[in-house]
Amino acid sequence: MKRAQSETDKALRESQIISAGLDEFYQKGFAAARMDHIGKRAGVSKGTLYLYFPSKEALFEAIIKTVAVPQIAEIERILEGQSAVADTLDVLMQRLPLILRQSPLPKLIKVLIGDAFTFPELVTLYRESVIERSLNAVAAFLQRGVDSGEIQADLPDPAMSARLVIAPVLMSAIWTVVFDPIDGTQLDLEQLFHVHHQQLKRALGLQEISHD
Amino acid sequence: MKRAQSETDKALRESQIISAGLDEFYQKGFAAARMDHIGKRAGVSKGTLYLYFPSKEALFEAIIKTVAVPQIAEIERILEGQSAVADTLDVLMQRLPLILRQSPLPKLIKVLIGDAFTFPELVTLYRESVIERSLNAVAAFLQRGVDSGEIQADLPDPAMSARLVIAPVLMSAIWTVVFDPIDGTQLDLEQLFHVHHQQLKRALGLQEISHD
Amino acid sequence: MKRAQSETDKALRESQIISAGLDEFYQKGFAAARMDHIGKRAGVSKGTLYLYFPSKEALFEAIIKTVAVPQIAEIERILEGQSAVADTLDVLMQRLPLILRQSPLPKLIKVLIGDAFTFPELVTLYRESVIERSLNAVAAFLQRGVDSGEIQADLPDPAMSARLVIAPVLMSAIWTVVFDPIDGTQLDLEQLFHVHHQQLKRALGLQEISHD
Amino acid sequence: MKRAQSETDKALRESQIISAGLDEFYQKGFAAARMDHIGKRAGVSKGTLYLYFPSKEALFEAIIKTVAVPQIAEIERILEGQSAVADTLDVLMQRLPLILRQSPLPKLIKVLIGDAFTFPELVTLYRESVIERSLNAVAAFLQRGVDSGEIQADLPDPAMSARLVIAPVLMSAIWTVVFDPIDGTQLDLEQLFHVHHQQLKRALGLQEISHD
DNA sequence: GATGAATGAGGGTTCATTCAT
DNA sequence: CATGAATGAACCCTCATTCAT
Repeated sequence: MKRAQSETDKALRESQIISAGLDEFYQKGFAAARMDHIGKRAGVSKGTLYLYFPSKEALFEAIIKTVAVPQIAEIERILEGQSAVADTLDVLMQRLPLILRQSPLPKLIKVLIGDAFTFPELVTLYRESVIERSLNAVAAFLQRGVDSGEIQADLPDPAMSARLVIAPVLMSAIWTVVFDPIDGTQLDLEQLFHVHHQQLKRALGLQEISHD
Repeated sequence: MKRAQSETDKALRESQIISAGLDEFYQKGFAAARMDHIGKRAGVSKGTLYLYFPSKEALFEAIIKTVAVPQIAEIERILEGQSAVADTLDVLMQRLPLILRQSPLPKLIKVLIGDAFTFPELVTLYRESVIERSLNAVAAFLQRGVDSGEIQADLPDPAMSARLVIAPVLMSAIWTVVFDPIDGTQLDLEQLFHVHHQQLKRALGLQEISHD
Repeated sequence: MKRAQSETDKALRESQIISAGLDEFYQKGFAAARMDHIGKRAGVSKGTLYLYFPSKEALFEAIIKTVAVPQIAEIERILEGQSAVADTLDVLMQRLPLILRQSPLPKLIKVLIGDAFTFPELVTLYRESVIERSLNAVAAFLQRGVDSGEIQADLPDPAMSARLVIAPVLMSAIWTVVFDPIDGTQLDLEQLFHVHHQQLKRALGLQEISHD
Repeated sequence: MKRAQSETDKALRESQIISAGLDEFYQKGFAAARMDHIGKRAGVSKGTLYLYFPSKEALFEAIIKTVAVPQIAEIERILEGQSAVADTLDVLMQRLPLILRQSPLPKLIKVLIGDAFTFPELVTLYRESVIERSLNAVAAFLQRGVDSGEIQADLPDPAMSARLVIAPVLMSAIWTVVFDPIDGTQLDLEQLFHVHHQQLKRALGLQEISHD
């Protein structure tokens, strides 16, 4: 492999390793993942990995931290906009299939579930920085709809309702990274979130407000 | 350990080993699980495990098969009853928290997700014998409601709607076996399914039919 | 290898490993010594070593501690007897060649010198429990000769004189475990200690006391 | 690091590396010594070492050969002078503490003992070019004293007597490079060789000849 | 000439599996 | 039947050596 001399080169190499590591951990789990396989996936030798990360564990942690934290921003941005609630929900439900397919988060979820008890502090980190933030953003969004009158249904517990909004996302994530690859199927995410959207609108009693 | 002479003794011993194995695999994942730990949990020696299962892999498979298949019966029974759809949904939503807490299925899900690619045929088995059966049962139940007029909403895709009914179950399962044990929290399942129930009724346009 | 079931069997196996380990560490030094070689020397597999010692380092420490401490007793016994000083010196000088040839201490000294800075606390232990004890015993013996008048030379510093009595022992030890094995020579220990004896008697002004 | 262009620059760089190597080998032994540490001690990079020495082993050999051979000259010079034997012994015993402290030989001895069997030919070289030469010089010196009548004691085996003269030197060497650095003590070499001197004079029956 | 990133053989340690007791 | 001592394949990690820059 060419040598990474500059800082940019090194950062690139590091991100290649992280990406290769995520794939290997996703396929095998932490314990069964092999450092030389990660090297092969990243196009470097086993020894090179140790120039970038001091141990398998450190690489694992770096992966979780690198991948998890930045990914949630888009969803927050959508939800925290000030458009009409119905429009925001439109956008969210339309974007989720793509986000689920393109983001590394579903793979990360699979990895974290599998090795949860080996890295509990990473689970906590993930919960706080990804899940709770998402749930809070959804709950706040729902509250905004209630306050503005756009949501007419009685929502006694917006935090729980937020969980119910999110539940199909978790299910889809697991489905796409666990069941689909194994059985060669492909869950129709567009259809799923279309139906979810319809049912949500009824469940929330969502009033479409005319845009003019 | 005393010797298991009779067939019943042996069956008992076997189920102890399976239970111990599930706990160990749940805590560690397949690769990091240790046979001597499983032995210790089951109160037998490492060697004894091999009198009952020819290998770690065989034990793992036996666990999945033993635990997965029988567990789904109750839900099917509830859904396939002929009571009013609203009543059946009442029962289901009321029973789910208990089922989630008492059944070994949530642990099993965690294990299967973690080691999915090591045992793809088990994932397929689980999908077919647990998940698809549940989804089919729910879809059939929803269809019954549509057919009887109890469900008034337009349900263009009952299979997808079934997924949305089930999604909070998967989420709860993962929550209770992954996040709660690690963070010492406890998701309020009763409240979650209460809200889910409320929102479902609105989403489905469920008509309560008087029982007389 | 046959299995060591009883405690005696295990103690025997352990001492075989210690002996094999001493040989390997003596030949290679700590860092270059290989666990599988130690196993081969002891007639067991590499894995078996770890049933008896948790690590290479622990084995090394066990060897030093097991071998070093008990070995010094005979010399102390000779020196602390109450025979005439001249007679005691006779016995000591006569016995030293045999002790040097039969005891594992010379090998141990070689090992400790080579890996001194890797295991400084073992060097301290060895110094205190072997070397200082020997020096003290010799110094006390010399003082006894001075007090009784058998030693007529002026001994201003018995501790230093003790070092000079011992110096040929250290030299011989190193010679027999380093130079002789490599060059196929054999230092004539009897002759060396005979000459040492003669010179010591003159240096100390030793008076032979008639035994009757 | 600046480039070494001239031959003198290169010789200087080489001797820095040798000095750094001796320190590292002395601290760690051959196997545990690390090339990058040697580089750091010498103020050059790992790669530069290979511009001067083709391998770790070659560096080790160069160190032994460079350091060992020239160091013995002073002792030979003292012993081969034609002064009175007593005076020569005075000078020798007075100089030895300083020589032991300043020369790199004690460190070298420690290194050679530790890795003796990895480099047997170096041990042989060292024995022949340092130890035997010293012993021969001392033996010849003693013979001169016997022949001139200055040594009045019966010395049946001057070669063995030479070993006894040298033994405290070896002991001191090991003491100063092994025990003293570890335990923070400092052997009083002046006192040791003062006592050695006194005892030797008695043991040899040395006649002081007036200088006039 | 000098550097240090990259390589990969080597060795300590673990643990599933075997089998003598 | 049950045990746990013994085995050795497998894998993480180190570091001497190479060579692109």
